[in-house]
Amino acid sequence: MQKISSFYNKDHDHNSCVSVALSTANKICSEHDVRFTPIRKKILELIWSSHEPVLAYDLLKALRADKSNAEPPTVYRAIDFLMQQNLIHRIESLNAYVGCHYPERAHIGQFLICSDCNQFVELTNSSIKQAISREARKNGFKVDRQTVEISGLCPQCQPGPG
Amino acid sequence: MQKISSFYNKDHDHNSCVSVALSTANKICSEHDVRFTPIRKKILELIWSSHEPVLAYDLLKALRADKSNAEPPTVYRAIDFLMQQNLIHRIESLNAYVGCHYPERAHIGQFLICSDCNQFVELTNSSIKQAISREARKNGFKVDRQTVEISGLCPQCQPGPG
DNA sequence: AATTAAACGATATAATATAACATAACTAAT
DNA sequence: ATTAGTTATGTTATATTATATCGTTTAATT
Repeated sequence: MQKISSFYNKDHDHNSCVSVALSTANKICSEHDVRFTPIRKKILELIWSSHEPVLAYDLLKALRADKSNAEPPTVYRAIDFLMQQNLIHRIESLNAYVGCHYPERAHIGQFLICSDCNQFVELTNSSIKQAISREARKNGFKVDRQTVEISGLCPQCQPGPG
Repeated sequence: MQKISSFYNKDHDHNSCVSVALSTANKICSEHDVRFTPIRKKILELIWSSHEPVLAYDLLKALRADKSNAEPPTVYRAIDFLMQQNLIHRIESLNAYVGCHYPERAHIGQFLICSDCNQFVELTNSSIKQAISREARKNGFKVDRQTVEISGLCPQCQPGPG
């Protein structure tokens, strides 16, 4: 799985990125002994093909190009499946979905999301994670899920120095 | 403003907590030269009166005890206002709202939220904030808003040692 | 082929949120 | 006090996001 590590090289080789994601997904589903059906594959492909977090109903519209009779539950079922397999993340602050860049390790998704162009970066920063864990422990709290979504401006969308 | 600092003492003196929040809000609105109208006050009071994050439509139901003709925009307008004044936070992962414990300082809301009883704690931990800021800087990202929502089990809801 | 479980189709509806425009209440200046 | 301007609220309609339910199809297992 290719890492998309910054806002600068995001367009680089995106097609190959998608196909790598799909074959990784295929492998993971085999290992987990779950079915990577055409619908699930199509939804994952649509999500990975976007540079921005994708809304469920936009997935539905796109899916209807193939399956004109598709309805919301079809999309939400695929989303639920892909989240269970750690193949996508939900961005809570946008009600939108993104491909997971590290599906093979269980992890927290941490996101930088540009409020101007909507492009995003997924992080897996251990000092953020540890700071959160430490604070939770201090409160006697047993962590299950961490939502870390940082909204702001990516380098390209910040006002220039002129 | 009273700090609710852990899951253990939450029920302690809750009524006074609400009234302190309301008078603080009153003061802040005066300072900001904005109107703390009866509807806004009522919505803030309803939010503070709950030990759990409150849904907009639950606020609507409650508001209708007073104003039987209230409609969704009334609630959402009050919510928007209260968020602008830093008097409440939105919990993105629940589509719900909580009173802000530190309305007088601009800050990030960081939340521990129990998935069993829904009770929550607001944190303002600087090492979490700094870890996030550092990582953002590394990516050339200008942070505007941080959403940090930690879901799990509070001390009371964890399985006991017996 | 028959059985079972999982996935999908299809319809309906719930839950969350906003657009648009009319009216009312408040504010400031005359 | 009156007027004009602004802010807040009332009201209706509708957009957006998500799920419940039940029937049918598909795939895997026997």
